[in-house]
Amino acid sequence: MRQTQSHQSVQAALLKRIHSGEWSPGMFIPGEVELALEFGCSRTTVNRALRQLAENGIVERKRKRGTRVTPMPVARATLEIPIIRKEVEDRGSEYRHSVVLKEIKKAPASVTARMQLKDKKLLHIQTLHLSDGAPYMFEDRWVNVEETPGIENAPFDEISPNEWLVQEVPYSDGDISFYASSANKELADFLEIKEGAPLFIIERTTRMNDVAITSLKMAYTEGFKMTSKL
Amino acid sequence: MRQTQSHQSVQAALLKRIHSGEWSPGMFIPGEVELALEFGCSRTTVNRALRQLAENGIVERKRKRGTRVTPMPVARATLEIPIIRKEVEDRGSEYRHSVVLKEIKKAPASVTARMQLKDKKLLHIQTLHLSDGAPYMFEDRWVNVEETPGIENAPFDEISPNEWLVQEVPYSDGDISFYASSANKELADFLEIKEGAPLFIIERTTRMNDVAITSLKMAYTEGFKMTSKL
DNA sequence: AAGTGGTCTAGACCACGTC
DNA sequence: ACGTGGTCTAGACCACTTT
Repeated sequence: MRQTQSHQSVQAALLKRIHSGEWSPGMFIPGEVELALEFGCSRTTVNRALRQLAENGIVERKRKRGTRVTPMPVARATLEIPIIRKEVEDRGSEYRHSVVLKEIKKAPASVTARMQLKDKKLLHIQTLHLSDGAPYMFEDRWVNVEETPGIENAPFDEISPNEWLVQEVPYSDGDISFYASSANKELADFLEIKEGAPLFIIERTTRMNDVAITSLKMAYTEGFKMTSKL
Repeated sequence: MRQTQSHQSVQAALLKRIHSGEWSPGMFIPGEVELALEFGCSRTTVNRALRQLAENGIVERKRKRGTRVTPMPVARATLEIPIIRKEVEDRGSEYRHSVVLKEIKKAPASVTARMQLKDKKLLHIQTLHLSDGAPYMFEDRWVNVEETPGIENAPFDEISPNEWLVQEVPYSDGDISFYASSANKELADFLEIKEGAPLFIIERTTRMNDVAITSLKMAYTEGFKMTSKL
């Protein structure tokens, strides 16, 4: 019996049994104490290995019932949504942006619904992001000014609203969604594509303690691809 | 000084300092021992709190240098990609599917490149998935038959290839990507939409120990939206 | 060489959910 | 009531990286 098993070795050993079919989906596996004995390590170590597997959706754990291999595994992909500038520069292209509209006004219903801020005047900013001089993404953003001190004087010709907000305004949570849509006339003009061309849309709202900070819609030109590991 | 602080309380306290600006992006924060003293708990507990923050990209840690608040926070969203049937049924719709093509042949270059299986004959399956009788998603899949024993006799009129594979064939890793595209004639016919309509595409390849198992392209009709928390 | 995070251990108590 | 996971502790040693 080996000593000083790392939680990673234990996790690997457990994974092997699952992948080999020794433990099949829906099956209950031995308890922590038993596994600790078998692997010759402390229960703490087994616990950590199992906890990580549970976080990855490989197993399900419940007190008193025990641990079982997830019956219907749900694939999970962790997407990293970088700052636009980094996204462009990491591909070796030159990044530029241009603020095409900046106004303070009441937001339309679709936006107030998402942000749950009725009848407030919000800062509305539209930004075109360019990669090597070519239109890359169009950003339509609404900002809750009360929660973002200093935004009035932010130098948006030097730093994009995207980047400024990420650096200056912390958020606690939010939601994000992805879908496909076709370009209307306005977007087509900005992005220099044909009307009706397919766009990849990301909508995102961020909040700080349940108060909406900003909500935005990003329209990516065709050719954009978001990739991740499973 | 309180005793028995849970790692969650500690994590919440640390987050509060970061969100309040007391610790700003790029700033190094006290070491584990110091924090343990301050919070009146063991270093193990502080370690776990900080480890989780690091996993979420809130802080960066390096031995000897210490821990600092991530200078340029990268938003992370964990997407859950469910089985199509569940996806449809969870919305309260009735699910059906229909296999429209099943053949064994050499895959085109684009597929062999993704799967890194040259000159092998692969199983090619096309499935149309329906929600309440209306076309919902078209799936174009290639399967490495050698790695999926039993697939020849799988009852694909009862269970979709998607679901069969998830249940029967484990995978260790894979990659996934998302983009927008417009419907060609064939897809438009299957999905009963106009040619050129925007589609949400998911491409996915899964592997077991670096051997490709299956690679597929899923085309969702307009209206599909993928949502997640930040 | 030294400081910081990374991990392991043995034992303990607690909390939840099933029986 | 009881069994299982969830967590905490105190101390120890290790590994990496910078000085």
